[in-house]
Amino acid sequence: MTGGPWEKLPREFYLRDTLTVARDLLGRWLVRRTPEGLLRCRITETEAYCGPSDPACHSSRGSREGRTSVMYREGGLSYIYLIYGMHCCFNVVTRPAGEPEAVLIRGAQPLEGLSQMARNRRLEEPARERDLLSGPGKLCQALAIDRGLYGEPLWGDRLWLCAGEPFPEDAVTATPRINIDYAGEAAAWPWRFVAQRAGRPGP
DNA sequence: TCGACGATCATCT
DNA sequence: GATGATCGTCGAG
Repeated sequence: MTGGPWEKLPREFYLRDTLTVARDLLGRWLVRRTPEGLLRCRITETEAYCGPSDPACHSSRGSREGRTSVMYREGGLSYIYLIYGMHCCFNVVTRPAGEPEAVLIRGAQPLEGLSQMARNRRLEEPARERDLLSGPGKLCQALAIDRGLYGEPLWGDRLWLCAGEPFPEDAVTATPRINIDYAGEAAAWPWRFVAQRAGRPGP
């Protein structure tokens, strides 16, 4: 093993408790290989979706077939779905097979391939770095992630995660998840994890 | 800077 | 037939 930031995260990484994985994904590199070049970013925001007992989780309403089927498989695969008819969201499946849980990747800091990301976003003018991957839909569009990558193993060579640069514990904040008001009291559970932006130290 | 709103379609009732 | 793990735009303050 190299132990460097480029080392791909092993499958075992994803089999752990979903809240632990969501927290541990912060700072990791998400890498996408496209015909035009390599796109790389550092994850800064995630949300945990913890299975049938979590009213906000798709698997609390979905089934082993159809859209949510990949969530029932062993962790380490991609779960990608279309939302509001126009945006994709990228999730990492967690836990052993039969436990349908996942982590939504909500935001990241761009590191490599910024001009291609901006082209993928169809931005007329260069975006500020902080706006390029700030949101699950924007992140998917910038990294050219769509449902063609549904069920993709995340240690492969089209879309993968590697060790990257994890954030220290005190740089992470837990807050309620976004836009799940329909989920009742679960909307208040602090299952969203946000890392303080690199280069933006606190007071 | 912030809140409201419309776009648009796969999935589920 | 209803709705959503979103985004960009627009108008008000």
